[in-house]
Amino acid sequence: MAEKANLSPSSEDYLETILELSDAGNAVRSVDIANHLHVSKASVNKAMGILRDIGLIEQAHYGLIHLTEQGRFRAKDVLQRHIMLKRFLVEILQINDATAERDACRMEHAISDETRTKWLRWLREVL
Amino acid sequence: MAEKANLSPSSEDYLETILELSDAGNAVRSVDIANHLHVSKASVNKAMGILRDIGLIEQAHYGLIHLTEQGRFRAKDVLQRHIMLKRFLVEILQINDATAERDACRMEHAISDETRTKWLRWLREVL
DNA sequence: GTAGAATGTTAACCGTAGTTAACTTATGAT
DNA sequence: ATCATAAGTTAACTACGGTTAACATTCTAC
Repeated sequence: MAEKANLSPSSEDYLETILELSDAGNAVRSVDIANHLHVSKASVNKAMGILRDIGLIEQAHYGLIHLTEQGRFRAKDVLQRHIMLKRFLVEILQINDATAERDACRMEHAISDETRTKWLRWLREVL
Repeated sequence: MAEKANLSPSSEDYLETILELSDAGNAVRSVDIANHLHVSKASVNKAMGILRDIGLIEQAHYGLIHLTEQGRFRAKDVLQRHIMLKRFLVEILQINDATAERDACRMEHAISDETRTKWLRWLREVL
């Protein structure tokens, strides 16, 4: 039973990045992820090993990176939290874009499912 | 020039715990911190070494732990974020106490000064 | 088709933050 | 005062997540 394994903040960041790059229509290469997250290719390589082991991505040796169905689901989850938090910061608290982006990036790893759900509902009411 | 050195989430947790235990009127022992944070005494010992090195606590060999003025300031900063976030979660989003506590514990390390300030101001307006 | 550039992989390393186990020091009850 | 227990320290280890450097593979331009 594929339980929702806990991902580290780092793994969540990688997943989210892969989704963003995929959605932009590009095939996803390690080097793109490295540039996006400002880490080395070697770090990406290690992280992809982890995501591959838990079945969230597929990548042939020297090949491109693809989210599995599971992986896409988890990535969307992270991205949705990010977008929600940034909207809150920018539209409710009126934080400037760059700071909101930075804070959302860090907060997105910290909130529970319950909090995300209720926060989303609340935002829909007040905006 | 004592700049506001960046603290790791872990260090912030230790500082916050020391403040909470001090404020409860107790002299702070390593073992109390260990129990509060559910970590080993050895972990506390290492962490205290770090906080001592950057001048946020004082502790004689085998002695009790005291916040320095700097340390108390930083600890209050963390605790204030925690309290604010928990109030938001409980009173605005109506998250249950236990979940709110857990989430606040993680979010408190993620928000910038600007966000904290504006969030606090916003809370004062709406509550 | 091949050479050079770009990309991917691997190995060895670092710092952080935790652990357990063995030890030292302090405390408190008799 | 002493001795058992509680508390603090230290050492050796683990896992994670990053790094650089060297190497392997793939791509691309000619």
